[in-house]
Amino acid sequence: MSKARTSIVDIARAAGVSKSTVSLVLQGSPLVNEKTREKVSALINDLGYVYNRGAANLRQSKSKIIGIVVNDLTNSFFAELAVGVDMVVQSAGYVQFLAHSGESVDRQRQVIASMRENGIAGLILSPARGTEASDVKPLADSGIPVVVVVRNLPGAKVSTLLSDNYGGAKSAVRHLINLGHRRIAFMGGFADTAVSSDRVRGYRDALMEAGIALNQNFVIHSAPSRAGGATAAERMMFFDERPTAALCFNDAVAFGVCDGLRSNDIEPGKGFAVIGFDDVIEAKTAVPALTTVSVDPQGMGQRAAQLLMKQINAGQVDQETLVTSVRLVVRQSCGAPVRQTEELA
Amino acid sequence: MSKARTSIVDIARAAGVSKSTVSLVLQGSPLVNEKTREKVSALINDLGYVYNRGAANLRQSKSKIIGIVVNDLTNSFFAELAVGVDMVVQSAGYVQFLAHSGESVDRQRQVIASMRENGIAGLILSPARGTEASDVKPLADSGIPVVVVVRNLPGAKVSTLLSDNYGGAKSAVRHLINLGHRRIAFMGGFADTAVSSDRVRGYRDALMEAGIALNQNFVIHSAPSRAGGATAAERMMFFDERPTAALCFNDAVAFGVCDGLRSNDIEPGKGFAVIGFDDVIEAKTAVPALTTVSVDPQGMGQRAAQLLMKQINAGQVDQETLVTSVRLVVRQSCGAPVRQTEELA
DNA sequence: ACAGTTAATTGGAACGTTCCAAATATGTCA
DNA sequence: TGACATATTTGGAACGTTCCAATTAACTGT
Repeated sequence: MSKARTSIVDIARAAGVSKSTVSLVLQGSPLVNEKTREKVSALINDLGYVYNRGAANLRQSKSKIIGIVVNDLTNSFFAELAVGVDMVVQSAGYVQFLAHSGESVDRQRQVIASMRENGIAGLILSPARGTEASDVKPLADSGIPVVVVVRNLPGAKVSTLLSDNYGGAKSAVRHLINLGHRRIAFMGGFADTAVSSDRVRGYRDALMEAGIALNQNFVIHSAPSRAGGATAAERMMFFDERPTAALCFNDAVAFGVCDGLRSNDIEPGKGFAVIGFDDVIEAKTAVPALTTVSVDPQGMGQRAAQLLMKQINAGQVDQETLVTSVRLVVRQSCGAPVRQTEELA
Repeated sequence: MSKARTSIVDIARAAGVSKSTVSLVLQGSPLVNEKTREKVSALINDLGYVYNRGAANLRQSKSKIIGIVVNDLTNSFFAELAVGVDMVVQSAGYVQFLAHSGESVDRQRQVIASMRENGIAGLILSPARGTEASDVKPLADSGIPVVVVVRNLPGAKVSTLLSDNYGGAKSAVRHLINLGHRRIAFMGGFADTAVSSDRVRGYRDALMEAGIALNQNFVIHSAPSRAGGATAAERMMFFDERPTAALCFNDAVAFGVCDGLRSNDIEPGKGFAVIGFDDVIEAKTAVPALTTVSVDPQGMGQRAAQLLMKQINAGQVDQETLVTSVRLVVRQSCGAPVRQTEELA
């Protein structure tokens, strides 16, 4: 019942055919006679045979595993991204091999190495902070397609899928300006990431466009988490001239900012307008519902996976950079009167 | 640079030794001479050799992969569980192969099959609703250890790690009773899961213990999500005699209930006491901070992984059932005056 | 210099597949 | 019936490792 794995030749022996025939059956080849197929299939079931994909890969050296490593599984943005990837990967007959680096480059190196050893056909990577182009170079060099998502990796010869951070931030700030706000803050996120600097740039340009002078203090960095948002909001309370609205680095920060406002008896959406970034699932159901720049992580995962699949099938690693468009979803937290949606290029 | 994978024999040829020696080097055997080791190691780097674990497994038929499949990655409880598992799995030199079933038994069957084909050394499973014992039987039969977590799987010959749902619910309700509440509801969750029925049982017994008659209407089932919580709260609003407090199926539901209360101008923690279950990260930072039964998903993941590792190393599949203890974390949402913690067995 | 150890190294035979060329069976036509 | 085409089936040689038994090299002490 346990012990020795039953193999293709065990089946062959039992069915009185050759192992080649069994192999043919396994692959659903049309070459094999209907009767033999039935007999073999029955035996496969009865003997509890399980296909050894490792052995198969050994011979044909192309596996059906795609790897995905994310920097923070705990953040539901990435969890959803992974789910999106999983959808297309599964339906293409591949299986997903998900790992998380916990924002550590070392760990990331480890898991990538391990994935390589296990023969992945391609990799989707949301890099940990501080990842170097050299971390993915060996992959790309040995012809394994890599798609980098969410954060970019300058210098790496790989495809990249980013969201339109600049445009999204810009349109969010424009919206706030249209609503009459003049003192607008940017809250949360670390200054040293490309994602953050792109969003801040969009924020600045929107202000400039409207002829509003930039107040340097209004860019308040913090950890990109709910807790970070709360502390950022607390810090803002000490300003002589407080902002009346904020664009937040992401939704987690935005929720934290709401928490911080409430602790100071300010109701988000009434006394202060809050806009997030990402549109995680909770954004819709929170109270007040969060106005946010929708990135659709699941869709992004799907696109990334499609891009990867294309390259795997084409058998070549391209270096293509896609920017996915992004749209502002207006809900209650910005105090806008009506529910509307603004499309972006 | 790409094309043919360089193998152990390529290295051997280049170094002027036999493939056996290279293999020895790879395994860090003390049998090999220091000078040869160096030469070989250098070549391994230079030629960009990557170890083929598939081939190795083929020979020694014990892999270093452990599989984990969760029913909903999007729920941060499970994401954290996975992170916990990952921690111990990594440090044991194994790698994790995470998949999510999206609460579909079919998908779950697929991914489990796929993992089997890829030769996992063990499996951690948080089963999708409706999973049968027969779904894991073949695994267990072929000697692959399986640890079922979170939900139990009656009849399956596998180890199980559950949290003390009964005790946790009981102590939460006791707390509400001590606070003076008499009309207490149980909100959220589907009636047909063991987890739900255990919690409801704890809720009932606590009421009974206090001599409070059970009002059947006060058990309001709904989807175990934020949205589900909101609708449950809305439904409650139509009661003639409304509850003054609720134990919720999980934290997501609890947040939803808070949303629903607010839409009806009731402030959670003031006009109505809310207790959740799970203690997800957001529970601490939410406003009001959520009183909840802390399950520590990450710790649970770690314990599950340890249990699995033990079985893998022992080379036998036990059938052990562990119940992890659980503690009530009192925060603001139940309206308790002081911040305190109650330990449970 | 020789036997006796100990230290390093090494061929092959597995492991469970796939793939190819070749063999065999089956059918068709005149 | 013989010759050909077509439908099935089949041995073996890979694939990249590990493991074992066996070989060779390098030291001992006398």
